Amino acid sequence: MLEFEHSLPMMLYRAIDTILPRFRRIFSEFGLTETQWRVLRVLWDRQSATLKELAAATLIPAPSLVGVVDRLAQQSLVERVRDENDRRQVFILATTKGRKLEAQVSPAVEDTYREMQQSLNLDTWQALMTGLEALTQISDTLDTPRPVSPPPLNEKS
Amino acid sequence: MLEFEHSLPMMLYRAIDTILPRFRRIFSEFGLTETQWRVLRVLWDRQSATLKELAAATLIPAPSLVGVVDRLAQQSLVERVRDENDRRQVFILATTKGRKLEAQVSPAVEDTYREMQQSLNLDTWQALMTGLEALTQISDTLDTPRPVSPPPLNEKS
DNA sequence: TATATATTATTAATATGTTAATTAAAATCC
DNA sequence: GGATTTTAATTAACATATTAATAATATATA
Repeated sequence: MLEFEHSLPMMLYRAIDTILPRFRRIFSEFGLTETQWRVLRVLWDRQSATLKELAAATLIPAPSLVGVVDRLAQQSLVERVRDENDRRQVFILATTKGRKLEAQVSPAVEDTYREMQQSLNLDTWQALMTGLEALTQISDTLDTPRPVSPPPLNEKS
Repeated sequence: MLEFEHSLPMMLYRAIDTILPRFRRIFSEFGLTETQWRVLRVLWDRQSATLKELAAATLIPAPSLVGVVDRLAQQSLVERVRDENDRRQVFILATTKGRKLEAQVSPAVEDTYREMQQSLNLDTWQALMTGLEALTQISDTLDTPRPVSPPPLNEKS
C-alpha cells in the first residue's frame, strides 16, 4: 500500500495535483482551461505552429487538440490557416485578441511559478529537474520495443 | 519556448507520458484501464475502502471514481456495500474474481517497474523521489490560500 | 504514370478530469 | 427535539485523454 502510493507514477500524479490547481485558478479567471492556456502559451512564442507541432510542444494529444483549437477559435483567440504548400497541414496562430491575453495572464502565472520555485530548496529543485530530465530519456533505453529487427551490424549503408 | 517546455509542470507531464504507456499496455491486455487498475491495486492490499478513502489512495477524484467503480462492478470485479453504521458511506471491495486478477496482472507490472527503476542511476532515482516528496509538501508553505480570514476591515456593505 | 504506402488532420467511441450542484444522512447547535 | 450545518456519495455539464478508424493529400515505388 505504502509501496503503491509512493511508486513513481503515483508520486508524479501527486506532484501534479499539488502544483497545478494554483495555476488553474489563474487561468479560469481569464476564462481559460489549462490546455487552452498551454496552446496560447506556445503561440505567444512563435508566429504559428501546425497542429502536429502544437501537439508536440504542449503534450496535448492531437485528437484532443482539435477540440481545444475549436474552442479557442470560437472565442476568436486563434485561427486556422491551411498550408497551401502541403494541404494536409494546418497552421494555428494567435489572433490579436489572443495575443493581448498574454500581458493579462502571464504576470500572475510567472509570479506563482517563482513562488513555487522558491518554496523548494535550490538543490532539491535542481535534483528534481535533473531526475525528470533523465526519466524522459529512458525511453531510449527501454522503449526499444524489443529487438524489433536486428539492425546491429552494418549501422551505415 | 524552451522555458515553457522545460517548466516543472511540463516536465512532470512529459515524465508521465514517458513511463505510463508501458504499464497501460499491460493493463489493456487484461481489459483494464489505468484507473481501473489503480482501484483494484488498492483493494488487493486492503479488505475494503470507502469511496473517499479510495479517492485519496488512488488520486482519482471522487466524481470520476463513481463511474470507475460502476464499470468495475459491471465486470463483477468489485462490489458496493452500504455502511450500516453510517449510511452516507459506501464500502468498495474486490470480489473473488477481482482478487484473482492480481496474480495475473501484478507480475508483469512489477517486472516493468523494476526495469524502469534499473534504467535510471540509483542516485538519480533517489534524488527524483526526494524531490517529488518535497514538492508534494510545499502546499503547506504555499497553499495557504491567501489570508482568507481578515477581509480588509469592512470596506462597505 | 498508376498504384501502393505514408503522413496530417480529423472523427468516433468510450473513459476520465474538473467544478458546481444535489441528495441523503449524520453531527451540531439552540 | 427540531432547525442548522457538515459530510459522503452522487449527478450534471463540459472539457480532455485514449485508441482506433477515416479522409485528404503527399510521397515512394514498380
